[in-house]
Parts: sequence; C-alpha cells; structure tokens
Amino acid sequence: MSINPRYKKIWAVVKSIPKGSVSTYGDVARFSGYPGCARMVGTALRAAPDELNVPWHRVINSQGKVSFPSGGEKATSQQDILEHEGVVFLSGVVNLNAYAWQGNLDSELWRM
DNA sequence: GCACTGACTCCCA
DNA sequence: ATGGGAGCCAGTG
Repeated sequence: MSINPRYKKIWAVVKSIPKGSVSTYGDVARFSGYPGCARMVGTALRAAPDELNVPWHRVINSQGKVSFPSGGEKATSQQDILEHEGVVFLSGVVNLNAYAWQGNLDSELWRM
C-alpha cells in the first residue's frame, strides 16, 4: 500500500520542530493544513518510517503529556529523550506555554 | 462498503 | 479538577 501524501506533509512539519521545543497533535495538524485532523497526525507518526528520522517524540497532546500509557516504555523513552533535549517535565507534564513550538504559517513549508 | 479503533481535542456536567 | 460524549479522519477487518 502506498503512503498518502498527507503524511509527508505532516512529517515535514514535525521535522521542522526545533530541538528543545514540542508541539501538539492538533497544532501539527493545523500547521500541516489539516485542521481538526489531530488523530491523523498520530496515525501518520505511527506510520512514519525510521529512515526519515521524524522527531515524533516532540509531538505531545494538548494536555502537555505524552500520548502513551504513563509508565509504559514508549512514554518513558519519549519523555527521556525530550528531557535530554532540554524540555522540562513537571509531574509528567510539559509547560506548553513555555515549550510549545510556534509554527510559522508563512513558512515555505506551506506551499510544497 | 460498513463498523470499529486510534500516538486527539473540544465542550459540558 | 475530572469524566463522559461527540466530532474528527484514515486505517483495518
């Protein structure tokens, strides 16, 4: 099965998230031109091949938490990577107000 | 083609 | 603050 072009756009957006910052599924969806498609972002990230080096760990939910069962290996590793990049977790929650990436709507990313 | 699920989010009680 | 319900779109059986 072929990969939908939508995913490539989403991956491109995620890859543009600078180190030390995070973004939410909803925001990534909006920045990608698919407002309201937060779930699609999750699906896209799950389908993202490792070869692309997509920093999926920088994408968290609107609550500032990782979208994995807390205590799980995935959640733990994601949090560990983010902390290693300088993102601070307080009680398992990221201060989105301080770390959320402000996407640039005028980016050339939009018209690809 | 229908129905259910999912790495989501918003709204209201 | 917390939980339930609806809306959302693609993937999967």
